[in-house]
Amino acid sequence: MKSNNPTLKSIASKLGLSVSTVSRVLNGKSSRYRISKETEELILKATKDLNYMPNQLARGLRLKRTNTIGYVIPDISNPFFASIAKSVEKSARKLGYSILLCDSEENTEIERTSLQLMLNRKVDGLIISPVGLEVSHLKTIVQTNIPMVLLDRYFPDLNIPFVTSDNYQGALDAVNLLIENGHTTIACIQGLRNTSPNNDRVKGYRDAHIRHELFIDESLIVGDSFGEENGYIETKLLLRKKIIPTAIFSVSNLISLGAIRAISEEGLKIPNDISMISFDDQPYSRFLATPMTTVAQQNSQIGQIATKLLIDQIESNRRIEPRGIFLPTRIIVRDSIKRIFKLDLKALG
Amino acid sequence: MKSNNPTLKSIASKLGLSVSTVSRVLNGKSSRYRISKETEELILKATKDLNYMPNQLARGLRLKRTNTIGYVIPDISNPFFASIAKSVEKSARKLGYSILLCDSEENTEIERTSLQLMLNRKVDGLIISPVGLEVSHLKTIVQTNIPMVLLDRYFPDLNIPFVTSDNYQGALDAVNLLIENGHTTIACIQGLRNTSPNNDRVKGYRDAHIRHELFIDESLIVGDSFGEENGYIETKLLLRKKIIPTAIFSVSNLISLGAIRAISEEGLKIPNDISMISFDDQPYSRFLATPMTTVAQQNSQIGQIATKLLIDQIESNRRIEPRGIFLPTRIIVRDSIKRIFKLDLKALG
DNA sequence: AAATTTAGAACAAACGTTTGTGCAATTATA
DNA sequence: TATAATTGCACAAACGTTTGTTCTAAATTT
Repeated sequence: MKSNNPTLKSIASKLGLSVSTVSRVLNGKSSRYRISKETEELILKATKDLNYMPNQLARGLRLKRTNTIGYVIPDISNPFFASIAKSVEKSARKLGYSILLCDSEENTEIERTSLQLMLNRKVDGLIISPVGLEVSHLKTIVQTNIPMVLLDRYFPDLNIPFVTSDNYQGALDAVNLLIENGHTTIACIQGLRNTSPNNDRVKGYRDAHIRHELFIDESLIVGDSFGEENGYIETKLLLRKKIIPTAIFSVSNLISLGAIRAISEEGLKIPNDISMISFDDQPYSRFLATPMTTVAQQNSQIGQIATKLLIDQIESNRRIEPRGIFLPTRIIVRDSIKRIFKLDLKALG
Repeated sequence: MKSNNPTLKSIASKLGLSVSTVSRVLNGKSSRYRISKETEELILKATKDLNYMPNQLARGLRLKRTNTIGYVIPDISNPFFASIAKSVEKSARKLGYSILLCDSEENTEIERTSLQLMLNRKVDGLIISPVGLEVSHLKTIVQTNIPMVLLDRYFPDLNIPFVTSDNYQGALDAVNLLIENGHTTIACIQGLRNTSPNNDRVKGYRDAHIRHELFIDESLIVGDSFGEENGYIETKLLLRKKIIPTAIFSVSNLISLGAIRAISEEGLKIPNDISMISFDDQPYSRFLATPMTTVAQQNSQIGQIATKLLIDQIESNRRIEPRGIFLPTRIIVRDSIKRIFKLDLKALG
């Protein structure tokens, strides 16, 4: 099955030289080891002719360096992660690294085994967008001293560098916008609980209320996943409540899609019947039935920074100080928020 | 930097045994090589305690098998490819393989070097969604005898198994639907020319016309990329023509997004002013300003079948007959096609 | 002419596995 | 009791690199 590629040995014997000489020439160490110009050219020509390509397995084994980085992601089909994956792969490639990819399916157990797999394959470093609920397996990996950076989701009490959006500020801005447009009973559909993006966004939601001295109705903070189904179900329930919220703050793009589905099923219109603002801008956001006001993240930048941070760590061979990097978000105003008058609690009371 | 993991050697010397014995026990060959129950248990316990994990680099070097498959994709941020990537990764993982991912950015040169990289890393097989314009580098890879399968895009004259949608039939159905609704001047916005999905779809477009004895206006077949920008530009131009088409057949989801952008910029409405049908169904398709009628592909199945085909090839160690697999598409009717009366050529003539 | 330096390359170990074969001690067979 | 078979494991090569060290012959110096 396998073709027998040329190896250093085969080339060396063909030329009547030793393996080490060939290796040295190919690694540009001819002068340092006093290989004559003639043999150098001989070797260069032969390797070119035979199209020699070094076996990276053997190389990695010897060098303890594979030029490969492991990337664990909770859902590659989520366009948010897909676009980040794109920039991670691209920056890594530019710097001479390949990507070993695993999709953890938002499942800590898969994440754990995937990471183990990657360590066995001797990746030089890890970029992880962790599921974010469990941290013990990450702690043991930290102890191996392998360079790593967390992406999107982080653990405040864990000494690992991370890069993520300023989710707190983004959520604060979003909910402020809602409030400034007169909304006071605002639902928040959460993603996976106890993950950092979710926590930070919900905290932003709460603090926006506090700043405006608005009552926080805990029953309006619902949901437990970043997926579409969660958005659908929770919206269905929200629309059945005695007091229907006038606006929804949706914590992810997929949640929003589910919410839109529920809203249109109930025969309601955005923003006339209910307003909405959603985390994650997407190419299609502006073309939705009612163009969605969103809080956009800098997806490509997140991926690039994380990758460069990691590779810097790998190549400098030093542990960088494990600070987090928060990238600002940006609100893109479209048509999904209705300006309403304040005839709410006070007016009704 | 690196922690010194336990190796077969370190374990063997700790136990006063030889490396080979430890290796055989761990590979379940104790009985075959007459290792006593006691030493077996001794070794098993030690490896458990030390959390021994075999170095896959060394293993791969020795075994000439890495349990890794290379996956080259033109654009991981395109949701079509992202969803396929998800299913490829998942099926591969289930069968014990990891994915080495490269994004070729629709660039043959990057594709070429990425493939070379993967060969050097000794992947066991390749799944390629080729850019599709150049084939020479693929031919040389075929000669190495490494198992491979093409995905989405294929080369009719190349002896490589592939799996793709029945793009011809899908396009035929799509354009037929347009024609049945009374449209006779239908534009086709193409993707990357001379790639198989594009060719097959355009051929479907043509044949639908031929079957209905409709004139094919070559000036209505425009475009040259699967991206959003192409959709935007070509639609802008189409809407400036003397005779504006009554419908657009868009060959990809991104093209459609661009087309929608242009149409709305011109102040036109779908489907009242212009009808549309688009290849690729997306979660958001139903929520667009006017829910889009699409031809859906079986993304997940495409990925699964390709992966299983490849791994079967790898593990059976035989070349499978290089047949192509075409998966049927399905039209999802929504609201983007207007039924119009036949007051076209004949009526005007 | 003898001793020393230098040029040019080979040798060999190591990275961590897997696996064919060899070898001593024990047990079974004749 | 001598021989044969079996048990239980060790030895060593191989996979394809990289790299510290050594070796030989020629050139230079004394």
